Amino acid sequence: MQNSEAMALSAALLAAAGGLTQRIHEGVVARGFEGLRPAHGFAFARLAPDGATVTDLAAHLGVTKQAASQLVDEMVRKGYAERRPHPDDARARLVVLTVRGWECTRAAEEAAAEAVREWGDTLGEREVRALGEQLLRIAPHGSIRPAW
Amino acid sequence: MQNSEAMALSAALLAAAGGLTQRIHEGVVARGFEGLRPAHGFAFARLAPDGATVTDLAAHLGVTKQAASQLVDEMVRKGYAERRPHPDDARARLVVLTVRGWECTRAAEEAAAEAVREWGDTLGEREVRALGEQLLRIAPHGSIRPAW
DNA sequence: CGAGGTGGTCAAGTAGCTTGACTATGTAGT
DNA sequence: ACTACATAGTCAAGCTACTTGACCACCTCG
Repeated sequence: MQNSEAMALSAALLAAAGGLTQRIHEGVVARGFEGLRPAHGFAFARLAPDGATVTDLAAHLGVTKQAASQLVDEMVRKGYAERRPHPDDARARLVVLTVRGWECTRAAEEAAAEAVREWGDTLGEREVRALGEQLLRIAPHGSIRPAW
Repeated sequence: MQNSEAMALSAALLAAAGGLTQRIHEGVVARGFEGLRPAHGFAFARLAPDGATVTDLAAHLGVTKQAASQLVDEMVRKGYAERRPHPDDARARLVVLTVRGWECTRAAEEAAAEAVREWGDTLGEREVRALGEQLLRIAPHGSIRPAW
């Protein structure tokens, strides 16, 4: 495979990722959740299961804890998350999603599903599944956010 | 397909795109081209064929022309591009890559090819080709940079 | 040739990060 | 049990890559 082909493949991957991100963002806005940027999505993903500390969130987002704290401030101010005392550590605070935060998470999932469904119309559902598996195998482990 | 699966697929796509971007960036740095951020790559891609005006570049990057001009300033200062008078329009200036700019473009291609070759080791070259075609079909047309 | 559109720059402001310094709390060593 | 160090979080200040607004030079079309 030639270098130019690799570049074309790379461009396609980045364009697909960018397009998907935009689709999800638009879908979230359309469902009434405003004041959020795509970057918040990665925070939601980390907070969704059981909450997380600011430091933990910072590590998974690849930013300083000050930046993560600022992001949490914003999410709290807009009603998507809240800070609760940490059960096991008096220094730490557990950041958890509010009801509205969970609703927003579902909205993002719906928007993603909508985009993926359209891919199914184009490629066929079988191919989309295969695509997902292949992407999983080439994606680096542990990285949450794209960071460019 | 359930919403949670769509979300997993989305995460895989974004992770793959982020990983690739980082790989290319590291490869470019390793080949001796410093002071560049991934965002510059999209500018290189637009300038490579025949050069472009600042306004044109801005449109394709999805930023204001002031921001694009600033990006060009930086590339000029670091020796990757230069502004030449536009042959057909005395208002405009044609931004073209320097020799070093072309070398850097080749370095990025090599780095991308290296990453794609590893995908070939994992998935098989046939699958990688199919992946590229599928991504092309689901990627929105005309968008250059991810913009999140 | 005059009116409006377009290419580019200068200037000022903003958002989202950074580094640095600090307090409070947890943890390990002797 | 006390000391020493590590860790969670915040406050403050600074930086950088953008933005909006204003402006000039030059095209284009009536």
